[in-house]
This record gives sequence, structure tokens and C-alpha cells, in this order.
Amino acid sequence: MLFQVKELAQHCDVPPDTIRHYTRIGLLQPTRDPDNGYKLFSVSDTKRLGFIRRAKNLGFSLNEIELILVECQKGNSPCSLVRDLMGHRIKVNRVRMEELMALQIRMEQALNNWTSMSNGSPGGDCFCQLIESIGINYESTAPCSKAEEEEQKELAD
Amino acid sequence: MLFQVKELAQHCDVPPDTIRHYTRIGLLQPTRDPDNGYKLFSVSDTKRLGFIRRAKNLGFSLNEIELILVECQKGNSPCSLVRDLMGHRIKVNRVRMEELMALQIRMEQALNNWTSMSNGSPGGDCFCQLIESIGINYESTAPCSKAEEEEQKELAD
DNA sequence: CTTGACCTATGAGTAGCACACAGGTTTTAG
DNA sequence: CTAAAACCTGTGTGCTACTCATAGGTCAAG
Repeated sequence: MLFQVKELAQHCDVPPDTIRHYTRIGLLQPTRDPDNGYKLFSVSDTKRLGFIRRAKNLGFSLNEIELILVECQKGNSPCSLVRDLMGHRIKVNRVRMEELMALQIRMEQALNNWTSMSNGSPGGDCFCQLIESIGINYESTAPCSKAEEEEQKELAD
Repeated sequence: MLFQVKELAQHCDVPPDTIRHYTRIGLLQPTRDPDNGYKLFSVSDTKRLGFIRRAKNLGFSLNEIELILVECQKGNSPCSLVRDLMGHRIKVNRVRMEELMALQIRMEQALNNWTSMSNGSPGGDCFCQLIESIGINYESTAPCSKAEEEEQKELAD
């Protein structure tokens, strides 16, 4: 019972390129057909892939999933690790959502303000007076900056 | 009045590496010091960088900002482009937020369920019974999948 | 045996930086 | 004036999680 990439893909309802990606980063470790070098996946790879997708669906990153799988392969219970990672994910995600919410408000306010403005040509110190007309707070420049800082902080522990 | 990377960085309150990045992708086009090859930025680069940061703060991607700047350099008004892009951004961002919200709920429910579960060892068909115990809906696997599909759709127009 | 449909592996590209590295420049101590 | 320390530079690489392009291998029909 060995599967090629596309067979595993259909079996697990996962795009073939995703399986190739997981293989490339070592999350899946198929044997190779000695004739043509094709990847050959076993039944246990099926289960492993299923686990990966379930974990991803819960918000774990591929790196975190690899950590979990390594714990399992060492025979340890991954449960406390999983709880910690999940607590961390929840915090980071909350920050990210708040940032996106704030961005959404900025965007909608901007678009609203613009409905009453005419189209001017760029010139002088002004590239686009629509954009330049909006107040700036340099605190939250990127949509993910704070969330990623938060991520760094937690990883340092 | 020419600035080196760090001077421009301090002047505009932007990390030096970000300036180097913008230069690498062509958003900024400094001249070079013939002696040592260092980047030399003019006052108009200052203004350009300020515009880039304002636009990013409004949620535009660097690619979109480049489009806007190209329109300006052709002497055209970027305003209708800007309005369109912003409308698009708002839609995509809404989808992304909904996905993150749904993920947040899945994560919090999972963590809740887990408080009453004990730590088991992996074995047999089960890597981690915490994760395996959660119902899967394969519809929304990745936090950004739908938002990115939405993005593709809009770009096709 | 050849055509065509289908499958494969691998390299490269995506966004937006952040960091590592080897080297050049400037300041300071002697 | 010189030597060492501090600081700055450009460029290469890495990060997430795929996705696509390319060149080639495989298999059944005719």
C-alpha cells in the first residue's frame, strides 16, 4: 500500500503541491521509487498528513506542528506543549485582529472622506492628495507589526 | 542636501533596513556615492518615503504604492486608482478578519475543551489526542485562504 | 512506434522586511 | 601620526506556506 503524490492528495483531500511542500521541509518523509525517484508514501504518512491538517486547522504553524511531532517521536506526551502553543497563538491572534480592526476603521474613514473630494493632479509636495489628506499615526504602520513583536517576545521565553 | 541610509532613517523615523528594502525593490532610487557606492538620498526621496509610509499606514501594499507612484510620474491623477484599490483592500480585509475571528473561536473552544482532558502519550493512530479530539471542517483550513482567493478574483478584473 | 494526456521533481517567485556577514569609515586614545 | 574601537555600509540569505513554471518521465490508444 504505497501512494504517489497525487494518490495521497486525493486520499487526504490536500493539494499535491502542498504535499510536495511538506516533503521538502521534512514534515513528510516518503521513500523513493528507485526506478524514477518518485515519492512513495505509506499508510502512516496518510495519518501523519491528516494530523498536520487538523493541527493547521486549529491555527498551529508548520514549525509548531513539527515541534509537536518531534515530541511524539521521542515518546513524550505533547499535551503541555500543545496547550502552551495554543495559548500563545490565541494571544498573538487577538493582537493581530485588533490591528486589522483598527486598519479597517482607518480605511473606511479614508474612503468616506474621499467621496467628497475631487480628483486632483499630483504636483509639488503632493503625490496624491487623497492619501496625503489622512492623518498619520506612525505607531501602527504595518497591519502585523505588533502581533509579530508579541510573537518575538513570547518566543524569547 | 544628501542623506545616507541612516540619516534618512532618522529623518523619517523608519528603520534603516526598511529603506534598504525599498531601495532594493525600486521604490526608492537613490544616487550612489562614486567613491564608496553608498546610497545617497535627496530631499524628494524624503517626501517619497513619507508618502510610502502614509500609504502603507492606510493598508496599501508596496506593489499598489508603486502603481500609484507610477501614475503620478506619468502626470496622471492617481485618485480613481486609489479609490478602487482602497475599496478592494476593504473587502479583502473584511474577509480576512472574518477568517481570523472564526479561527479565534475554534482555538478558544479547543483550549477550553482541553482543560478537562489529561495528558496522554502518543500511540497507535493518535499523535496528540488533544488535537485529534477537535472536529475538523476542511473548508477553512488556512487563516488567509479565502481572503487570498478573494484577492485573486479581484485582480483578474 | 508515436502521439497525447497525465504525472513527476525541482527551481523559482510571492510580501515585507530582519538578520548575518565582511568590509569600509569615522572617532578617539595614546 | 597611528592604532584600535565604534559605527556604518551593501549584499546575501532567511522567514511562512505555499503556488507556478519548466523540463522531463509514464502510460494507454491507435
